[in-house]
Amino acid sequence: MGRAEIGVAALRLLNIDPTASMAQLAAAAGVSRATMHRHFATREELVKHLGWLSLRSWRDALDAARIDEAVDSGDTARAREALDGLCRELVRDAAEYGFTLTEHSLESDDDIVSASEIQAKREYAFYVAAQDLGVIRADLPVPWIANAVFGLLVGLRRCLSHGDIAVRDAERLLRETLLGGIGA
Amino acid sequence: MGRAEIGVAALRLLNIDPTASMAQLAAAAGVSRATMHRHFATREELVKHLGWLSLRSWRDALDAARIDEAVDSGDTARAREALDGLCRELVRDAAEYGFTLTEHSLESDDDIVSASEIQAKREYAFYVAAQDLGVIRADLPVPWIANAVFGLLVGLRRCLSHGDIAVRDAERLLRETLLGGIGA
DNA sequence: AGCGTATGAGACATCAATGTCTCAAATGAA
DNA sequence: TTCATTTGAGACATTGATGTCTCATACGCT
Repeated sequence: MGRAEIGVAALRLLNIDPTASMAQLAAAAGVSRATMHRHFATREELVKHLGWLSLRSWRDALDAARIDEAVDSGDTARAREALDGLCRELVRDAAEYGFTLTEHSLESDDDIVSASEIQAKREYAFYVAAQDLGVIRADLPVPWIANAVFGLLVGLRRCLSHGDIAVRDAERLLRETLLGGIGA
Repeated sequence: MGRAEIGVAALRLLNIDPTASMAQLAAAAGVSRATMHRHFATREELVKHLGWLSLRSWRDALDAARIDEAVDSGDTARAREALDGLCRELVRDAAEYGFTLTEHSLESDDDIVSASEIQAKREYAFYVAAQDLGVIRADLPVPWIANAVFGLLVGLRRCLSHGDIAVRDAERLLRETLLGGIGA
């Protein structure tokens, strides 16, 4: 049981119960409180660590979707593909790091916040390009687009945890709703 | 300073800082801790009270949008109007009771949860009717529709609190994105 | 003024979680 | 086996918020 595995185990429980105590998280990881504190001196440190993992996973999603290449190429079809890929990757990301989406303490951490703002700008750049290429509406503020995606991920996560939809449908629902809305 | 006003003042601060302590909430209400506790014996009671207010406000939104009449009428135009009205009312609701959207403790309160499930069914019924009337896509699971709306409200709230969009644009952004998506 | 109620200030006890520490046992490599 | 490292169990102190209580004061009403 290394630091990494303990972190993952804690993450799993936090996804279910975001208020779990260190004792509960230690138990979930199959480790004593003492060992837990040896790896993560404070709960804050643990949550922050997971926040960084989440940021990295988000970055990986942007990478996997090849949004930068899509921006550079200036090709509509590639932008469309990238947007599809982004939906796929973000669904995976949200499923894995769901609790970070609504964890208030992360939003009051300057390091995390500034890092996530930097990354958001990268995503913004993609949306701007997608607007220019006619893939997404140009009359919507880019921050709203990003937050709409974010919000839909939150909704998706709720559906999944309530058993309202199947995991395999998640990506399609996000993609179709995001792109085309729910209007008939 | 009655119970109601203190509750509203507390709500305002909680919308900004969901982790505010009773002392901070009392200060925000311009009242001593003692008085605070006279009106709300525990923090849990306060939060629960706000949860009920939020439920009531949500119900008012459903009322104001006349979704039941739209269901009964079986009229497409009315359903469309109701959906528009729902967007308008929910934006107002989310702005006022925003913090309840992501407050974890409310989700583990059986009374609140069961009451909100009942109300959700009412909203579901409207979405089903709207699907039948061809106002919204019939191939999307209704719970997903409801959670997509919910999620977009969360995103909207973030935009507003970050100053990314203007309040007056909120309703339009929600309505257009919800109905037509972000696709060009 | 006189009375009843509500309030503020602050002391106080409680509580749950947190973080620290120690020691004995387990583990694992040489 | 031997030695070094890691772990678990549990005691312990700390902390921050919570909730209770008292009493003097302020306010509103008659």
